[in-house]
Amino acid sequence: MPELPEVETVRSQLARPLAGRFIRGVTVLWSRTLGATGGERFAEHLVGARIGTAQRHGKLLLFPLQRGQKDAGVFHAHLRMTGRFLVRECGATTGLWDRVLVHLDGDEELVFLDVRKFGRLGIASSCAKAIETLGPDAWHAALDGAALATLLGGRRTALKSTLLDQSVLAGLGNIYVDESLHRAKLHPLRRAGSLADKECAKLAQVIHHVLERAISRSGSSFDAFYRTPEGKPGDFQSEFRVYGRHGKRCRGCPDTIRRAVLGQRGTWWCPSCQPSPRRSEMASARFRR
DNA sequence: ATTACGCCCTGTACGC
DNA sequence: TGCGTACAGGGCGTAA
Repeated sequence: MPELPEVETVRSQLARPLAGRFIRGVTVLWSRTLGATGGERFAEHLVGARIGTAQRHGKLLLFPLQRGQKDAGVFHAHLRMTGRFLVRECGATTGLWDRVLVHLDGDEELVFLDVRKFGRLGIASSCAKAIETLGPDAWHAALDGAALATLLGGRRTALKSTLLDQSVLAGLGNIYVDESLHRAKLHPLRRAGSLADKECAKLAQVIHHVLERAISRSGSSFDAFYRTPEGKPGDFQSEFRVYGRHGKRCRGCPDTIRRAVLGQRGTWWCPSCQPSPRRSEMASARFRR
């Protein structure tokens, strides 16, 4: 599912084709994609504006707008499970899953398509406003061991659940959390606040490495849903060590990858590489099934 | 404060 | 073949 590496891939592929383009109109094909904003306000905010350089914070895409020389807010997009963007010529046949069309100058349109309709587009007065409820970006260079220790310090929730909490740290989803925890040799049920400085340093380094690596391979595709704006699948799934590998052999030892449910999420780990925490370092949350 | 659960959705995988 | 059902999951609202 689109997490930070997939969203970063989308951002980098959209930035160039969109920068400097004027918005001529908006067509809403599924109104709930606009959520509380509503199609009318969304169109009002966009039409006549010029798009700046696409930004990203966590899993949120940000498209700054300008009118004349003045900043005119942003529109933002969250892909959730199956949201996608592509740019195509105007007048092309509307796809079954097209939800919102943003008509650009030069006879092209930015298409937001989304099979499961969970994705959301919206507007905000500024990038800062749009991301105010989010924690720091997980790929930001400033996320070192000390910064991570500050974010996790004192928290009694399970490490995995804490890393999935976008208000703590923005960008990681189910895949990259499980992949990072395996590489850092940390059990998902560790109490977040129980990590030693050394463990935080390792985890921060691993998160950066995994994200960097996944971005370099355009993210992960393991079903028909995630495709880049250029229409290609990502490649990082071939480097998965735990995600979806239930019953298969660990890539780091002879043990077998396990699966359980933690906080309503499928969770994969290696019981040898990621040993169960001592009672004093265990969160109160439990695996299910 | 923390955790659970339902909701939003639809394609896919499975059982019979 | 073809139907019915469970399941996947990010974020949010609400309940316990």
